Amino acid sequence: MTTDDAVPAEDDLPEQMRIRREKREHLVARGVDAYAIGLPITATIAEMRAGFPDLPPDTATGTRAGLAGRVIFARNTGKLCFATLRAGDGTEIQAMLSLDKVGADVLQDWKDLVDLGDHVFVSGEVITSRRGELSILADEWRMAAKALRPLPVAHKPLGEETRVRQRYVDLVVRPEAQRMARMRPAVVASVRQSMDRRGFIEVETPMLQTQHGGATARPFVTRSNAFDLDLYLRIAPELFLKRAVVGGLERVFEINRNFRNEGADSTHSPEFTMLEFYQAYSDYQGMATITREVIQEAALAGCGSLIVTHADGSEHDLGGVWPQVDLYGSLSDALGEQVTPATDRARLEALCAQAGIEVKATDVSGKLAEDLFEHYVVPSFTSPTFVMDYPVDTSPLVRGHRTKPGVVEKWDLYVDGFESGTGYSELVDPVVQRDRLMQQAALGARGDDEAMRVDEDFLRAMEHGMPPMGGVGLGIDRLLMLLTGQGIRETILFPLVKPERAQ
RNA sequence: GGGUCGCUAGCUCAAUGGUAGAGCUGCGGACUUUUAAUCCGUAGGUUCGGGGUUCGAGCCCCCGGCGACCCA
Repeated sequence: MTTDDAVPAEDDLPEQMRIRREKREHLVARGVDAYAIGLPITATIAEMRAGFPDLPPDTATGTRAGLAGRVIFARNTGKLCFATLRAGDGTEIQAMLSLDKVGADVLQDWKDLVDLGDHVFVSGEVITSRRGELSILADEWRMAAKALRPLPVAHKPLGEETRVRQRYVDLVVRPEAQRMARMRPAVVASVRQSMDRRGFIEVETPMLQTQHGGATARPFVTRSNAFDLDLYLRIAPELFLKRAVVGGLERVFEINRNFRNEGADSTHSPEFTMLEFYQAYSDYQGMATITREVIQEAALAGCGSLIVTHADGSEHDLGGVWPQVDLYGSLSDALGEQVTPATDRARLEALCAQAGIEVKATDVSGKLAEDLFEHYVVPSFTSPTFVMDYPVDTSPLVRGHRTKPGVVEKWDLYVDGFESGTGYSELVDPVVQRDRLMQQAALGARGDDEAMRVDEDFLRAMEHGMPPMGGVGLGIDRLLMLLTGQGIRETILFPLVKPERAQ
């Protein structure tokens, strides 16, 4: 894959690029703008198609129209030229240029100057061709934007790398890319409506933070010159949203970017979009219900059905009420031996060794139980599943379970084998919270660089009285993944791609 | 972090260690109803980068880059 960042010397250009540049020069030399502005467009292609839905073949409507689109196919015959123009939304219309209508010079210009990928403007009568194709029979055409690089071949799949590196090209040639790009805002809009209907208000909290918190993850660090201060790109908005609840914004949500200084794979991106919402006086069961409803409403908005079809053709039913399984209970069943939060670490390590799970010195016991659960139980899930009641030592911001010792009121939602969201009965006792954060600080001192820090201002806010509440974090990228079956990088319009050349 | 696969013409891909090819695109020509148009002709290469083995490397070996997939 050689994409030339800097365009090489003119005579080194590949033939196709050189010729396109010459065509642009030709237009400029004639005093014609190769990137014309103010074109007298009377309708979008979609509006045209809607306005003339069912014309029989070989119809002349007598109606004139002017419209623009990107040339994606061209069929030039001697005295009659056809081109398919496509708009960004995927709608297409045919342009026809005949010798009769435009004359020899204009027709020749069209053949000489228009390439696949160019944006062109045509105006003329709305007709259908003898084959019934809705068309503009042009009596005028203008270059709207000369493309200097050739489009990839339309009917072959674009290479995977070009797809993410040059999404603008991907969007032009691959309808699925357009579909994803448009489904995402539809889903986000649906989520906003879902929250709004339930009385949640949207707030914006800092992305640049002097103290990171709300998740266990390594942050990106940046620097404020004016304040002479190191700042963190947030790993989660949680601690600020909870501050908002303390202040009386009792149902809040935020949809925004989080940044985690970690590697990327098919389910992880270093920057990703998260919905978080908090509701005073609710708990993790109430949050589970809302979460399911939000996702189901998003499926209807984005896919038109609760049964979503993935890229591989498989169908996944998101309907109904989703099962809840107990983490330690289901793990015990799978192992055939009782595992509880009280199970000693040596036994957990032995079980991990059996399963081939690597154990780091900084891993707490609860982490081992979660890893075992991921290994033994998660693959058995056949529908969206809430996993209930996590170990306390991996969940420093969650309230202890009201009846079960050693676990907290937390669920993770698994769909298609990956975690797409988490919900808590939030820890609101400032004394317990301080203890938990001190334990995290101790882990950090032992070398766990994902451990949380003690955030004194957050604790101060809690000390002013934080109402009991439920909270949820739901990955928007992952929501798109479970609706489409695509990898996370396909759900993100412009995912992070490493530079093509070595540094 | 580990493993596997891939990287060759504008695009998608071929090529036992022995002259780097095809289709589409492009360019020239023919064609007034095509729609992945068709027909004739033709051009197009730093084989991801660096090093090594060899009489000879796209292919084998080493180092590096980028991507995809799988595993922990």
